[in-house]
Amino acid sequence: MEDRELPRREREKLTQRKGMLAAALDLFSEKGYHNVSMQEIAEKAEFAVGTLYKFFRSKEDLYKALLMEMAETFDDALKTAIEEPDPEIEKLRNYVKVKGELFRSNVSVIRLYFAETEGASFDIKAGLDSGIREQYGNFLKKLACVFESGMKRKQFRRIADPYSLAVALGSITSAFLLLWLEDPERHPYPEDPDAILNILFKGLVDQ
Amino acid sequence: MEDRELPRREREKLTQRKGMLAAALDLFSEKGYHNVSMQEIAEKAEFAVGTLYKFFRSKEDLYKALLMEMAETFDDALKTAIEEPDPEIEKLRNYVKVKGELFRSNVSVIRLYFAETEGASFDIKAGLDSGIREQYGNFLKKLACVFESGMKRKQFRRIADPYSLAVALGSITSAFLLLWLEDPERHPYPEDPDAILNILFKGLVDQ
Amino acid sequence: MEDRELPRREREKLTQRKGMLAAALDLFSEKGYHNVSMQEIAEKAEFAVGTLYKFFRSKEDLYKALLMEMAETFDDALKTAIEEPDPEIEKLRNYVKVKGELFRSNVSVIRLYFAETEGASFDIKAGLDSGIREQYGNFLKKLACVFESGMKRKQFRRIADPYSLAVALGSITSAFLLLWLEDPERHPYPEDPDAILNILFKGLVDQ
Amino acid sequence: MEDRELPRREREKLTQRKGMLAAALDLFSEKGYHNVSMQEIAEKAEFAVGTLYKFFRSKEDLYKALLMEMAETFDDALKTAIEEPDPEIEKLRNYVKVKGELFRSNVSVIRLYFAETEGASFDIKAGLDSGIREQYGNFLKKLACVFESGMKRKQFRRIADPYSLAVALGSITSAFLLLWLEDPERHPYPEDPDAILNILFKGLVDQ
DNA sequence: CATGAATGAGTCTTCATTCAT
DNA sequence: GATGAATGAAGACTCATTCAT
Repeated sequence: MEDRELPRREREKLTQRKGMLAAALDLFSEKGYHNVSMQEIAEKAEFAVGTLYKFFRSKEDLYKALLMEMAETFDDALKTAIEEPDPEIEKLRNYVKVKGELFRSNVSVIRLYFAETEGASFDIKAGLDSGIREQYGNFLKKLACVFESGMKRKQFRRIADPYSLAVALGSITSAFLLLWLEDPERHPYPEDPDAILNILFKGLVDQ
Repeated sequence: MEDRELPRREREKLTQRKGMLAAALDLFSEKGYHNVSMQEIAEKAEFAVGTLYKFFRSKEDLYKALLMEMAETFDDALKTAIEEPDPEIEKLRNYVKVKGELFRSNVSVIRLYFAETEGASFDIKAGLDSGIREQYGNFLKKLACVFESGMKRKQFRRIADPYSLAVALGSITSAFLLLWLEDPERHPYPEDPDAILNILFKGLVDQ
Repeated sequence: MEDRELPRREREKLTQRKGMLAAALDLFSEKGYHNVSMQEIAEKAEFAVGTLYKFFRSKEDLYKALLMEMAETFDDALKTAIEEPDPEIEKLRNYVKVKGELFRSNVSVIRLYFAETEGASFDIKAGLDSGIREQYGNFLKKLACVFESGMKRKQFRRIADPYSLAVALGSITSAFLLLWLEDPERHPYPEDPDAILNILFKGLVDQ
Repeated sequence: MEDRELPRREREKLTQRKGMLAAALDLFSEKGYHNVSMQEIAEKAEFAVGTLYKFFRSKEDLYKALLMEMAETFDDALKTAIEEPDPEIEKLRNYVKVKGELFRSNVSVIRLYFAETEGASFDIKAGLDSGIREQYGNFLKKLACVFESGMKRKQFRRIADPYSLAVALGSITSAFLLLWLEDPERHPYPEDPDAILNILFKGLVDQ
């Protein structure tokens, strides 16, 4: 992205770093932080261990960098998704769609991201991921604003407070995607966002 | 529970086993699987390491047993919750309430349970927890039945397929409880189940 | 020495510990702290590495223990040497003799002891050996007292202050022993203490 | 000194080499051989690691070169000290004085020098320093000659064999300087050489 | 020729597991 | 049957050395 105008050496460095992070991601998401050795990562990335340590001070450091990088990507994509299309209802549809695409094209990343945002990664000393938690919290606030403005503009009924709705939408989409992850055949993620959104849109009980 | 009619020796064994699992739970949930040693567990449980190995073939075995035990407890409680009170709507209310109580009184267990059901526990080689996933899948089916029967009995409108609703309810409650876990002050889990259920009950958009 | 009345297990432990220290001493004094691996020490002592770590928290810890043990032995022997026989002149003779014997029967220890008292072992963070330095300082004071009392009792002329004489005697004996260590054939340590003591006893220059 | 008539390139090389040795000396004497990396030395000397390896085949090589250089300097100074002023007694006084100055102005070098001459440097495989030992041995012989000639010229009484006296003088001066090094306040090195020499000059015991 | 990025062997240390008492 | 001392494989990390640029 921003590698355009950098000196050659710098660009190479970035490429190497990416290769390392990619290798680490594959291994971590498959086997878990503690079941992957630096040796292994180095081999997969086709570098020597020493080189890994030139880029990351420690295994934990590498892990954190990986998480941060991913969080950034996801956060960016999802934030953009709820900023662009105009009527609030479209923003939500876009969110559901983009999140689905994000999962589909980053399958290997998901488990890690999840372990940090929804589930509980207690392997790394708690607090390391506070940045990610915070980031997710901020995103939820943004999502809540969409509900809020939709309510103000009389697009939505005020069936619950906006933040709760944001939490709900976030968790429902994640739940469906997790199901899909487990068994894509039996639990396909709906093409039509409304298949999910209707759960919120239409009230269950007659009014 | 089922220790009643067993010979004394057997009953003692069960008590010891429980002590070990309790010690392990405390440590695992606090520090994570890989940051706890068998030595530590043995000490906390006031047994010798060797004795631990008389009860559990390996550390992983102990971990799995712990998870199973917990899953059992949770599963039992939640299944009971949606079986007892009669109108479907009451079952759901009961589910939300019982799940909340379960969390409140088992805070230390939660992270572990979560890591296995909703989040991604990639610490133990994937597949070990397939039992738990299956169990949770079964529970979701039971929960879906509640929605289904409610629809059949015209208590609920058919705004989505019952299984999806089960997934949604499960994930929303978990999301709120996770929030509560993180910061009980800022994110209290509602006393009134309807505060959560309304998200499903009332449709967002006017009809 | 003090292992007499201890429970069998304790006595065994002490024996093991001694074996480890002996192995470590041999290796350290031959190859130096940094050129010896814990693996090596374990092998020489015929234990597993893990067992080594049951006795010593770290490599540094093992090294310090070794040094302390040796210092104690040396210090005890030398202190005793200058306490016992009565006329001061005899104390000095005894010191020279005992120090010689100490060296002869602890050849492998000497280099380490020296590295800490006279030479400079700056591999381990300075300060670790402050205990040893202090101990040697105390010994010098005791030795100075011998000179002092000899002077008071008119056995010695006051050719220099007692502490300086203690320093001188200490360094001269060490120098001769070091020479002997290097090449026992060419530089034998004199049987007769006076061969060394005369350097101090008789003034070089006519008075 | 001898760089005068060399081609420019050669002179430059010598300067660079000196810079490297100086950097290495600072680091080695502060932190010890094994706690200093080639990287560090290169940085301090403001060269690339590769360049270091153009000058010294290995880290050990660099260390040995450093030691040799230092030994040379010391040896030269001390040899000169006992050659110049005429009466033997003056030579000895000069030796004590020059050695003191040498220490004062080379504090950082001393530990290294000591570790090799009097103490025991067992960091580098024994034998590497045989050159230095030999050099020191030669110096002792020269110093012994001073005593010998002094005796022949009836300046000194023959209270011990000259070589022993040389050893004694060498070790005593070193011992005092080591004391001074440890705590300059409490153990000042005497301005007047005779304060030390008297220990040898005047016999302790009446004759 | 100088550079310094890359290498990977080697180190300390931990901890699951076994087995003699 | 319980114990816990002993084991040693495995992992994170360092650093001397090389070599392509």
